[in-house]
Amino acid sequence: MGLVHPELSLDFRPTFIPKTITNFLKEVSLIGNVSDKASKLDAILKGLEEEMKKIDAFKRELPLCMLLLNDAVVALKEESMQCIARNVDPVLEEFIPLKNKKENVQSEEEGSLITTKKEQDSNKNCSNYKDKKNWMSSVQLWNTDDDGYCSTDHNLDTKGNYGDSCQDRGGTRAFMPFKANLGFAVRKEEEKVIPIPGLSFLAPGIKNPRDESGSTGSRTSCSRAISCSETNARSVPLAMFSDQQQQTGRKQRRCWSPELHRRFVNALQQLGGSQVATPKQIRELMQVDGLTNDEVKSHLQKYRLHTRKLPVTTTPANQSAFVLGSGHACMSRDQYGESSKGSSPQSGSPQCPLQLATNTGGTSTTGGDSMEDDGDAKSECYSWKSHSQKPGKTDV
DNA sequence: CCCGCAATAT
DNA sequence: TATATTGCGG
Repeated sequence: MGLVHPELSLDFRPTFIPKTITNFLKEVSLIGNVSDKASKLDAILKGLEEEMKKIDAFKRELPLCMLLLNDAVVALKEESMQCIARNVDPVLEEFIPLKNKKENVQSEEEGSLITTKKEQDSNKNCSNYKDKKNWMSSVQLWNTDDDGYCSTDHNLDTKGNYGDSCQDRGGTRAFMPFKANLGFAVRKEEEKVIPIPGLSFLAPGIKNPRDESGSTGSRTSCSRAISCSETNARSVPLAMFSDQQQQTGRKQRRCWSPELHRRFVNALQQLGGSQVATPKQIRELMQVDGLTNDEVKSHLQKYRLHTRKLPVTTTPANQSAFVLGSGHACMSRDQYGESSKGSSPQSGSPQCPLQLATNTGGTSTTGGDSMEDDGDAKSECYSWKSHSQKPGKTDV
């Protein structure tokens, strides 16, 4: 297992893989003897694959490693194929290594790369496979850069999860932990997640002038640029985003991550229930930077609707508030509705009992994944379905 | 200005 | 279809 060709260990360990691989490929390309090339490639490939197996167990903690390895493997496989192919039927060239290199260099692009990962082992047509991959990456690059559109549309169609393009892709992405985790930014006070100045970690949310002035007059405006998934992370000029959005006219959909929703609910409780709490109050209690009254209002509207709908099935008083994520939140009017108001609207303590998941762990930090309430805390948008839509919709 | 509801957009 | 945004009256 631990055996790797000297070259491999030497080349790969110390430095950044991309470069090394590139170098390696160059070297290999200089070799005239085809079988020699093949064997060399093979050797490295083997080593890489073995490492990959080892890492596999930790892929959650070492997503980037996986990616790099995977990428390397794909690249080498590709080269290997080419090598063989060339031998038989001289056609392709080594533009491939170049491509690979490029990809590697931007290993930040997990989003697209991941696709690759899924089928890495498949013995399918490496060529096609590869091409596809490349194609995808490039497309994505352009898309993002050019569009600056946050690929909202795409995601939308794909997943049906509008707002959060970022999160969607996030499943795999390992960079931009800040946003991934919360889906929203909290004002410095309690935060463990520090907002990046100048950037708006806030979920894609762009506001119209209207919102700004109207809803949140005093908001500590953090410029809200949109952070789009990978694209953004890379290096897209913020200007583009704002422009685009402004032009679009319509605001980006705000994604209510579970944490965000929890905050919301928490505020609601403090205010005495959804029926009495007002958007502004809620927003203030939530202390979420960038959140507007309109957004809260909207969410509240939805919330009320859902809570109203609930059959109040003699909800066991203890249904611990909300269980998000896979757990599904339980919305019981009794709990958050007027009734709770009487019990104890601790409006005095702005501190939220709920802890913000700081766990960057999911992505890069070790250990992090303490999933409790967060359950899968995939940092996806909060899903109302869980509670509202219960079996047997007799209504209507 | 703020709130809530309804229409509309994605 | 579900959910977020916008419009509008109170």
